[in-house]
Amino acid sequence: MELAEAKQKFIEAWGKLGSEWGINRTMAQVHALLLISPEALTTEQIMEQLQISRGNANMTLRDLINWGLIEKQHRSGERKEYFFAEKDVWTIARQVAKERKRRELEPVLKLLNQLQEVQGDEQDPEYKTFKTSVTDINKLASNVDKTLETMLKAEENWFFGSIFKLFK
Amino acid sequence: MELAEAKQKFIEAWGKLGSEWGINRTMAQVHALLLISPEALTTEQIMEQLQISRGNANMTLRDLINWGLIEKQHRSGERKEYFFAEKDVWTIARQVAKERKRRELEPVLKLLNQLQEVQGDEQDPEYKTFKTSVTDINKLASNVDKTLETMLKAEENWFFGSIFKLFK
DNA sequence: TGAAACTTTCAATATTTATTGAAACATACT
DNA sequence: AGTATGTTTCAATAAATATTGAAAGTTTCA
Repeated sequence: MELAEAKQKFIEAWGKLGSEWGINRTMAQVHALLLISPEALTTEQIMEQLQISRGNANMTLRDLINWGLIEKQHRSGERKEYFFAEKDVWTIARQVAKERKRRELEPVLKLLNQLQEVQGDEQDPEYKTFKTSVTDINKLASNVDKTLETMLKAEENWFFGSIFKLFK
Repeated sequence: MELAEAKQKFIEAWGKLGSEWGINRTMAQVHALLLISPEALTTEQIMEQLQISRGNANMTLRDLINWGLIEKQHRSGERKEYFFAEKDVWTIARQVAKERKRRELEPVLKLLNQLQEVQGDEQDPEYKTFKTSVTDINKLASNVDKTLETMLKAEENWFFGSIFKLFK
């Protein structure tokens, strides 16, 4: 396969995967583009390569910065802004995990804790089932939360080294 | 908090979480409803509780069955179909992991393997960066895949017991 | 067989989400 | 101060997704 074709396919696949996981397709594609680019790119270049508008490019780049996945670069003597992506995939994975944990898991955990305090009749099957489900989900979610917490601190080698000894 | 209010909040939160992770909101809500219901419910009851149409309810229930999250129940002497959800959250988590792995992770892995065979000039920075990124992502994705594979086979206690010893 | 009870399908419609593009804003330079 | 170069905003629009509801399909049983 030619490089140009491979790039195209990679960007498409990354976009599709992103959208299946609740991440804007364009955002995933811009990320993919910067990830495989050896040089930092300007907004213009990104617009051209992905055929998107200036507004879209600008918003998407800002979102990616907020996710901690890309950074702005300034070059002396130039006014244009360049963008480049963190290239270490373990760092990227941790960054995504960190953001989604904060944005999505933590609010749910907070609610689950509140819901566990629901009042009701211990004899009522509706009440019992509700309480059991909420408690069980809460336990699982707390475990996931703790596991992510540890992952965020871990070095890649340590992480997979250990995981693999365990999961042989 | 009253049971009725708590139920409502749980269903809403589950729907929101689902949609943030690329799962249809209604599907997540129907699942939540069945999860906290001690009895199997009919299509009518689900339509009423969630204020959705018959068509929507029918399609959503079929999807949930395809995900392996709920089952049909037939009662002798009745023609109506009842639906109930698997209640063990570890089983649910595994089921979801299994389906998403199959539907989303595996196709991407297949593509990444192809993309690693891209032809090009080793001196070309474009080529080198592309190849490095794809190789690294492939490694990470394979590791995730293997980890999920192991998780699918694991008992909850074993899984978290081991994970926690590791992640102390 | 016929008709009641229930389920499924899918074109039309509504809702949600993403994208555009032009105007407003900002900055640096003459 | 004026203008050239670049960035940001956001109302309007387009595209993608989800939902409805009525018609067609299926099953059961008198």
